[in-house]
Amino acid sequence: MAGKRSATIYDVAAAAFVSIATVSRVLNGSIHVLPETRERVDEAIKQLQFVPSSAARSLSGGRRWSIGLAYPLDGDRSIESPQREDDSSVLYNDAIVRGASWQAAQLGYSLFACAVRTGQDAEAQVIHRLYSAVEGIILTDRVVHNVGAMRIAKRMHAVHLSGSGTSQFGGTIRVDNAGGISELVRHLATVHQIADFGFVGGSAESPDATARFEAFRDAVEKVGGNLRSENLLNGEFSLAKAEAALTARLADSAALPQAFVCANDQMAIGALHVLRDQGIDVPRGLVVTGFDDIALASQVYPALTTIAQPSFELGVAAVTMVIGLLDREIEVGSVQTLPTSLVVRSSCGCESPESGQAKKANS
Amino acid sequence: MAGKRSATIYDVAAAAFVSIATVSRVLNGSIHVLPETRERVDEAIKQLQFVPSSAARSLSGGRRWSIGLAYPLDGDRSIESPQREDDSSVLYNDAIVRGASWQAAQLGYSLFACAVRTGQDAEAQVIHRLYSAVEGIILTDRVVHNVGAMRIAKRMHAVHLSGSGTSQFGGTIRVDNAGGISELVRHLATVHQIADFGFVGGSAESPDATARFEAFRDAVEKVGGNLRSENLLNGEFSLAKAEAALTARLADSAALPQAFVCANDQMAIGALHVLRDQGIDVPRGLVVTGFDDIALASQVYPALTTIAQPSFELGVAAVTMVIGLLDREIEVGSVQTLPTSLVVRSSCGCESPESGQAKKANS
DNA sequence: TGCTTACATGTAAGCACTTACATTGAAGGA
DNA sequence: TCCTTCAATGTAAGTGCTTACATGTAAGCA
Repeated sequence: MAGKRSATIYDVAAAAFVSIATVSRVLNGSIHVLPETRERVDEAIKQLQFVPSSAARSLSGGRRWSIGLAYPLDGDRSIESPQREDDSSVLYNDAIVRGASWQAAQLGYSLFACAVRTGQDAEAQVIHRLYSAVEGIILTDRVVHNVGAMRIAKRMHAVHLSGSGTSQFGGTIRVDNAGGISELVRHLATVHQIADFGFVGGSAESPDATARFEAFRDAVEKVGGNLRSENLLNGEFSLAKAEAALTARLADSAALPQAFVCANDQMAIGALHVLRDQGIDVPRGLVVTGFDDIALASQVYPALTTIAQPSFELGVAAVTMVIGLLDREIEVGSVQTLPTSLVVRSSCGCESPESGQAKKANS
Repeated sequence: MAGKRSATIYDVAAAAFVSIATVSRVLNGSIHVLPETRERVDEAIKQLQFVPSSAARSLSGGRRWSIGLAYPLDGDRSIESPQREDDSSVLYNDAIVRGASWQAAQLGYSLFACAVRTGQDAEAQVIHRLYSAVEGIILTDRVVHNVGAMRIAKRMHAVHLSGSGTSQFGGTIRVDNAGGISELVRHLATVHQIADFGFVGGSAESPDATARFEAFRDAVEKVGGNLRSENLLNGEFSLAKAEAALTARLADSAALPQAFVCANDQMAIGALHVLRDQGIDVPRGLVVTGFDDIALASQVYPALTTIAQPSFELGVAAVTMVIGLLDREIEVGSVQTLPTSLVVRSSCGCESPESGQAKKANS
């Protein structure tokens, strides 16, 4: 029962009339234990409800068979109002965590996910605690930019997820922002004869936002498209901000582009709202596309053409890499880039908009 | 650097010409250290890039300041195809995890979330690993129904989340299924003059499904409503299954009810799809309601009237309870029930359907 | 039968900390 | 001046495990 000092390996040893070494062997599945002895030990373990201390285990060099994943917890939210985080971040992280958990289970590990409040004093402390419980650690982009995290990474197998830059201490896994964008632009140009482009970008500080914009600019140039500065909007990755930016743009009399490529799905959805309110038909009057392929993307009307990030696979790859690092099968400093893929739905004009809402059939 | 043996407290002590005890004192901010000495130690720490081993720390010190949360990982999915879990479970768990993480951080703890594959052999092992890393543990409904988990719960501070039944070993936190349903039914009866009800229920094995159906039946009776057996559908909590069930029902010539109350949002959304395909207007031709208030609920068209579960608060409450148990401020066996709340949107006929899509403005 | 060998188990030395207790030395009071 | 007191620091005993090495025992073989 909760509260009583829990049994140690010594208690078990005493109860089973063996030495602690034998108990340890049973615990770790050593072959050199008589079936009869093993049974006695197992019985004692059950009787005493013994659970080995991971702290002691890891101290003495034993494996913990678990890996950690640190991701940011509503960094922008005030401490006073613990509201729902905005959905993008939720869904994005969630898929990664699921992929990581899944792969960890496949490989016989457990995955501990830990939300850390970036920027708080406690941040390093939280990572320390997670660190002490695991053998390897996966750090999400925002979490990486922290001195404490870097220090951790230096002394433990770590992989940085979707970070820009290369980790010198472990591995790095990235997503091919540019590839997705250029595929999208090519699709718009060739299939839909779009030549006049607009862009709704994300916050300037985000490496992803920058990467996406630059990729977009290059891609438009490559297809010989047109990009006027008045059609370069900033929605700061937020639905509301994108709505505001587009509303302001529509108030202007300058000619609209044929398509607005948005740097994430939230902003594209915001654009959809505004355009519907203004009576502009998507995709006939104007094409809108997103990025990320969040769950909502297939549910909005018209269903959003977007670029899917392989979030689940990101998690899978990260776990595979940490464990590879652990087993010294992957060398420190390696980088892996996962492909993005164009998801064609209705908002670019490809499918009948009607099919959008009914498309997704989840169990 | 991963691989190189990192500095220990001994190295620091040697470099600073003090004993390890003094280093420990500096590390833990003891007052009994000469400023000059402290400085020397700090310098050595910086020089050696020393990071204390928290494994050793917790072994000797005791407290780990972290609590665990175990939730099910796609139990239904085949191992071969690691697809996206269906959204209900995702969003639901995610909000709980976020609430728990947030509250844990507030109270100076860390929260390790661990997805466990229910029903697998490894399940108990995973829970053990989590257990040994934390001081208290939160077990989600499906995870609880496991012998290993029960064993854990017996010897550690545990709280069962949204479980039915009472934990005798820790605490239990539940959600007021019945209250929400009866509020909803009352609303439909009094505001929308609905007397003829239909129900789309969940899997028979789920305690929540049972609780919701029974609450529904009682509530209908209380308002003097009508519930014909042919309008009792089973959608097994799944969008696709609900679509199939409703499609089959529509093929039948029997009169439809005025409203279909669904036991979760996924099924309600499925119903929406089918009804739109069949040209039946919601809410004018038929009212549809959901349960859970997942993110999608406010985004579908028409926006779904549903019953919100305080998922975030569930997480907060769970953490508060575990820590209360830990600090012996809450007694073993206590139960807490969180209220649900009716969220009125368009699908019951209250708001103009047009406003549905634009309602949600997230950052 | 005596010796090798392999297996089952025990002994004890870490692992990297925290902390109770011991020691030292200087200040302060008689 | 001697004794007390207390701050600064050191010493060493855990903390619960893993594992190299030691020991004992029975089987295999000449």
